[in-house]
Amino acid sequence: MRAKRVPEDERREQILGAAFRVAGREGIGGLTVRSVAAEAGVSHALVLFHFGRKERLIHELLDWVIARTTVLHISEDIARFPHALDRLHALLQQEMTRLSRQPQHTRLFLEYWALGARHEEIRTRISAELERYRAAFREIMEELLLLEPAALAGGTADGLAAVAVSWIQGCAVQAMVDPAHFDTDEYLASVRAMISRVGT
Amino acid sequence: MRAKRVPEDERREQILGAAFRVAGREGIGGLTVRSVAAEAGVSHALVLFHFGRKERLIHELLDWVIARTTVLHISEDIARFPHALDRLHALLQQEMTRLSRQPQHTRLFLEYWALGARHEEIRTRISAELERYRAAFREIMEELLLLEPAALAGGTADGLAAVAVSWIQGCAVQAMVDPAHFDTDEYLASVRAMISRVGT
DNA sequence: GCTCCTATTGACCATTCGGTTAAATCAAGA
DNA sequence: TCTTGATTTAACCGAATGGTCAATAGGAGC
Repeated sequence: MRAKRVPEDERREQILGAAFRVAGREGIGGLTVRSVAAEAGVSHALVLFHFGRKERLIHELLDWVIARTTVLHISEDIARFPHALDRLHALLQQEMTRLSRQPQHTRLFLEYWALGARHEEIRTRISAELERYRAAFREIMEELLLLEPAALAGGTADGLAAVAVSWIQGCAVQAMVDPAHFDTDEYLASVRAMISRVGT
Repeated sequence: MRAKRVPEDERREQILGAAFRVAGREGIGGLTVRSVAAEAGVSHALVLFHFGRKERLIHELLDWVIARTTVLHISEDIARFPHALDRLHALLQQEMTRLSRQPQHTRLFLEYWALGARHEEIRTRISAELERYRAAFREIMEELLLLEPAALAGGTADGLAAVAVSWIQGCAVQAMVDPAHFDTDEYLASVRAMISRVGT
């Protein structure tokens, strides 16, 4: 059976969606041009026609995942809190629940992270996304440092932002490996306990 | 040329060492029975003779890496500190510098971590190692909670231990992706700033 | 020196993969 | 309706992979 003729954008979207499902199921390492084509219901030659090489498909899949992940959007509900500490609390909770609800995104991202060690293009994308992530926290941390310089003596906005990112990453990664024995609420409570005395 | 006859233990060790170098260079995904054999200077049939299947080689490599990584050894220098907070400080610093000095171990471990999402045997090993890691911190955190229950109100030993693991993992992982723009000392200073007022 | 056991190897096999190409098909415009 | 150009496919190719197997070599015990 022959696939209907379809506009280029639509077909690329269809193939990338199929690639996402295959990568979630088999991992990036187990992703093949043929499996993606089968998942999309087209011939494997068509995938190569639209993406040229498998490598480019994998790169575009990373962009696709990043674009589709509403990552770190500071909602109005959060922005409304006048105190930076409250915004930090809310942001941490939001991100942790988001990551725990999208385990497939997290796993896929972790795989790209590992791949980045050997592929510069992927590392660049990951690095940019990481920086975007840190920037959102840095803003809050700067305000926190301004409000209570004594409470965080020795810390810097960059360093504190990186620590906040570690909290979220660590939660997602530890929850991924043994979701049964990892209590996200308990984790979040402990994070809050550590920063609760700031600004009080 | 034919490889000399060698005791089984020695040969397995030689092959696992070669597998470690190949995995560090090409990644676990790029590890093939033939490349490991070439690195070890033996025929690829011999690798399969000693390990049966590629999958078993990869599993044994994980054990090998875990065994060879002197992970989280609380030295006497650290144990000598009477105050739990000082031990925590010292342990964090030790682990961060260790991980930053062994980036290949970290990268390989991260790859296994991602693999664990789809392979239960690997996930089990990783989970056990993670638990071992948490346990060392839990001990300190319990003491800290006992000393200053008000300072960490809301936190639990398990949760705080998981947070400490996140600090270390987050540092290693963020440093891996852009070692140039990540300042480990600044990060450690910020972590210390957050817990500095505990017990004072 | 001879035998026996096993570590070791080269040759081989079926499968899968990424990629190429020529042919077929379809839709739109003249 | 006919032409044209892009899309889609089947068939094919060479390379690499995991795994098997019969043959071989080499050392330990006799």
